[in-house]
Amino acid sequence: MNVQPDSSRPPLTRELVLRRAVELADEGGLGALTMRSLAQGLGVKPMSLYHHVANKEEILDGLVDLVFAEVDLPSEGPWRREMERRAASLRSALARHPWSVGLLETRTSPGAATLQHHDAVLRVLREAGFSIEGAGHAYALLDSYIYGFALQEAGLPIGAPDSDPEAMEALARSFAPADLPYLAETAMYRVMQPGYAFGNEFGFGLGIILDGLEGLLARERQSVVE
Amino acid sequence: MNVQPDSSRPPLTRELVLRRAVELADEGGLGALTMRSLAQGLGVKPMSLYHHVANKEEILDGLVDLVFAEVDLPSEGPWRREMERRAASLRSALARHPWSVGLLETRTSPGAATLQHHDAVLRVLREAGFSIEGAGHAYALLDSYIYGFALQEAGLPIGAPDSDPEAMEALARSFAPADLPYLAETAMYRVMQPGYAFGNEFGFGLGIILDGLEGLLARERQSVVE
DNA sequence: GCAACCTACCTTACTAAGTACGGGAGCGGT
DNA sequence: ACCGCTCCCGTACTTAGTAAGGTAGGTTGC
Repeated sequence: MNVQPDSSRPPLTRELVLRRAVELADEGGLGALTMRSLAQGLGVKPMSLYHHVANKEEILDGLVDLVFAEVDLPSEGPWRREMERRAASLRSALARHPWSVGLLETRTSPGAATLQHHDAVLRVLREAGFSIEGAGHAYALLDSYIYGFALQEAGLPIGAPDSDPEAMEALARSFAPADLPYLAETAMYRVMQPGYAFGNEFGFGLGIILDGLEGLLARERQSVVE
Repeated sequence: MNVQPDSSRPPLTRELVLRRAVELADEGGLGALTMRSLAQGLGVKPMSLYHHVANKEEILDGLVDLVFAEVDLPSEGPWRREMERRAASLRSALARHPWSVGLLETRTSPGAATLQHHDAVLRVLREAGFSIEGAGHAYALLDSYIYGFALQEAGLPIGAPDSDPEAMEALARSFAPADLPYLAETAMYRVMQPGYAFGNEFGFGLGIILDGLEGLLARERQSVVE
């Protein structure tokens, strides 16, 4: 049989497969990523994929790692600034690939980029003076916030800014403002604000968290001195 | 045909269907929840379910709402204590039903219990003196943290406490401690701690966040006075 | 008292997806 | 010439969601 059905397609690699998988998921969500659609996107028949990946699970693991590979690693410099940079970069990667947030829940085997990312973050924290335990606390807090924020962003109606009409309408149907006055109040407030976008909330929470971590660091230094 | 094939099973209801669906998902994850397995669990044939729910999507929406229905609503009392109670309750509900965290990403149509929950939380914050905007900030921050924490917990190896041997081993294979010294350091530290469990990190982060929100509240009160 | 209808359930069957199994074509090395 | 390897394909099985169209027993209107 013909090995290269179209005009000399470059041979498949695991890399190529994963990259195309990311594109498909970006375009249509995880639901649009099937072995068949993926094969077609690569100009190949479904079963050919299995020579480059063991199964779909492995593809999903690979996708998560590709997302982490897109995130800027923190480097030298003041820890707070580096953590801000990393947080922004991670959040934007998760927002670019909203499907990845849900994947984090099920994927338990981190890839190389993921591990390296963790190491780089811990490094910055440790070199800033956090204890092992303090760095662990800080990291858990930061990542919880970033993941959770991305999860909420991903759960919003589609589209770039806030509030798409269809979801708004569906919500309004199930929603008697008199029974839910506080929710109605906030909804109203946000609709009124021309520039409101949930994404703008990110910086606020991050600031509070970093302030808190500065306090932790100061306390840890204190107790070393004593 | 026989309407009640076994010994007088009570007739199905939407409620019954959803409840059994939660049980199935708890036992085997979302993957174990299929229309067929659900039907079998109810002593019924698959297509019978469609007389009580429109499709599987609607079941998934219903599941999320059932989880929210399990969460304690905050009530009267000091806002900080109420927020602590709610956070703990929400986290434990999400931990009891780990599949629900991933669902949050895709479900965009909240149910009645979910809406009521949001309203109750906003109520506490508003009555504590937060501005509409401040309450929005506070809520986004708290929920991001709780969801993100739950997401990380759900992504851990299975089992109750930390570290299951299989995943540990798989990790160790892909893991050259010399290349990832800081990660190795933390991993080592945690393995050494007899009682370490990631879940214990929750209170730390929550404390920092609530401290920060107290600061915000104080500042908002300040600016009202001026 | 009976036809029309409704409710709760079932049978069958179609479609889409993951993937096991077993080729087969080209190529390098002996 | 033969072996074995890499990359790819065809066929087919299995599991899922669900469309289409029953059927039995109760309820309702006349």
